[in-house]
Amino acid sequence: MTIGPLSKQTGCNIETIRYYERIGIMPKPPRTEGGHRIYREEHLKRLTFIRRSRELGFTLDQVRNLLMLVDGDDFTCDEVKTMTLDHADDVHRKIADLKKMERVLKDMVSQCNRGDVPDCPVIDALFQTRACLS
Amino acid sequence: MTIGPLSKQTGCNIETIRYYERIGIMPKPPRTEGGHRIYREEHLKRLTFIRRSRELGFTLDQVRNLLMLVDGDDFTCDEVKTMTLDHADDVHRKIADLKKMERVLKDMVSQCNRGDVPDCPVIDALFQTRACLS
DNA sequence: TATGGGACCTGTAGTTGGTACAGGTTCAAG
DNA sequence: CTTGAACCTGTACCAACTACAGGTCCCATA
Repeated sequence: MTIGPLSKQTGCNIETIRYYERIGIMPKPPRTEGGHRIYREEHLKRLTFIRRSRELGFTLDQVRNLLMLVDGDDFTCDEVKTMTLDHADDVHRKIADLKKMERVLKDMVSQCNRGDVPDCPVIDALFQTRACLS
Repeated sequence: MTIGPLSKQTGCNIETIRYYERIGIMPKPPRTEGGHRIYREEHLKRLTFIRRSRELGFTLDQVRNLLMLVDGDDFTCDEVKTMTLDHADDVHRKIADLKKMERVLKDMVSQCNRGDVPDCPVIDALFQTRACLS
């Protein structure tokens, strides 16, 4: 399988696959005489793993760690569980932050019922020093 | 006021203030003979506006637009309201995505009650092609 | 008035996670 | 044997900053 089909099967951009190789989270695959990359099932699996982890919001650094655990196959289920829980916490905090943001934005807008007067409560709110978030 | 005090009063990094000047969303301030930047109340206000908008998740491009509306002071309340509502929608979508993420992560972890066996349901889940998000 | 050191200056490079070319080569179908 | 799609490398770019290095300025204190 060349890079094109791999790209199609994983939904991962060709440039991105080459980027993953460059930064070392995908292995350098064998090549044809002419220099084209040839991938096999194992590459497909690994790239799927990476994409899936990224979809779930793991950073490439976290993915790297997960892959090290997998590669070493001396990982403990516990290590992986811990990483995942930590990450779940991050996501949870992010949700909370965004909810605050949303509330503030909606509040600002709800102050606004005038049509086209150049005296806008949203703008006023943005000029407030008081941090509503945090 | 020099850049240090401005930084302290806004909570905005000195390097960031200079960056904002470079990209043109903060105006070039007057200087002392020796070349130190001197800021006044108006700069403090503007920077506060920028930081507050950024805190609320507006991109610098959106901030630029908001500032254009403010500067021109021919903006209509409606334009600002629209921008803010659009942005609130973005935030809303982001929250939904993160919630899905969180659910998948928690589900993965809940499969995991073994101690240190190198056969981990989380890893298995990450190897699944099936996209649970999307 | 000299001086020490903290605050400031410019310019460049690095970060994350990719994307977007340009300009050239290879592969495979017809 | 030709043609054009797919591939190659290398570099530059995106947001939104941050982090130096290496030099200058300012002002409080002795």
